[in-house]
Amino acid sequence: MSAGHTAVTTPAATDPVISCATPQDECGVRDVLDRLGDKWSVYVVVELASGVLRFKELQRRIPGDISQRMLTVTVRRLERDGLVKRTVYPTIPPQVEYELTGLGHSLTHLIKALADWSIGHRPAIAAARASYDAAQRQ
Amino acid sequence: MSAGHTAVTTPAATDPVISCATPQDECGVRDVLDRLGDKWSVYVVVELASGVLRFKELQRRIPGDISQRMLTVTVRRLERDGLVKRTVYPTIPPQVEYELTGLGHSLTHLIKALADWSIGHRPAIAAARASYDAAQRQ
DNA sequence: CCGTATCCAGTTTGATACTG
DNA sequence: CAGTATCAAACTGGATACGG
Repeated sequence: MSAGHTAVTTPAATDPVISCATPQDECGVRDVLDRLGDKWSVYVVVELASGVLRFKELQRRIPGDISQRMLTVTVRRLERDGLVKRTVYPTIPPQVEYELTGLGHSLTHLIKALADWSIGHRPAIAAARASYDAAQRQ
Repeated sequence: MSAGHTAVTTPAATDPVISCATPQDECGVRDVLDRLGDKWSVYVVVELASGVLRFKELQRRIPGDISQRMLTVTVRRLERDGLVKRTVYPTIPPQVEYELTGLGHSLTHLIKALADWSIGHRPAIAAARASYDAAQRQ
């Protein structure tokens, strides 16, 4: 790419990126983005990518002190979307295990790609912000 | 991949997905996710992926009736992050063009991957939700 | 241990009106 | 045309307390 976007008003065609039946359709992209965009889901998926974890252990591993409530809410949403499997052992005290489903595992590749991009371009983004903020102040 | 995640209790090691210097560090992943997680940014990037667009035209193309205010806010954030370039022509009436920067273009690959995953697994997610919701009601 | 219920604070988004 | 300003509504996340 980086080829010809010299044209100005032409909608031309570099690549469609997302092509839906109807342009007004969201193609369900929002469904995924919602789960990627909330504060904790990505971390839960990341931690579960390496294996099965119990609630408390999951909570301990997630960076940034997730509250009990938010961990519950987050894993429930992921479970509802079929990304996480929740297994309850009716013991005393109760024991609940969380693991990624096949669907969940297939998402880890994308998250890794996102993380790589993010880490790789972090300096560029930081520089852009600094420059933008500096320009705003004068 | 899709190889062995048959092990159950072992935190073992499938793959680290995101490995930072310190586990408490976010590695800047949130920086990207913030831009991917808000309601409109992805659509702006998607529309700009195919070429340069003026404000009004961008607004028309984005699905879901984005308000003038939200388009301004979104596009400004993307500009600040160095993903979008904004060019003002001091004409009357004013004319402002938006286009992706190189950084912005490099993100479209990831967004495309996300969109593909999303579209491909939409039925699975819908099924999981239906099943989860049904189970909740009884 | 693994939650749920309540309530509150902060952020994000949207409606509307106005301007160079 | 391309914004800005203002205000209200909605949503999200967090603190706390309690329960099986």
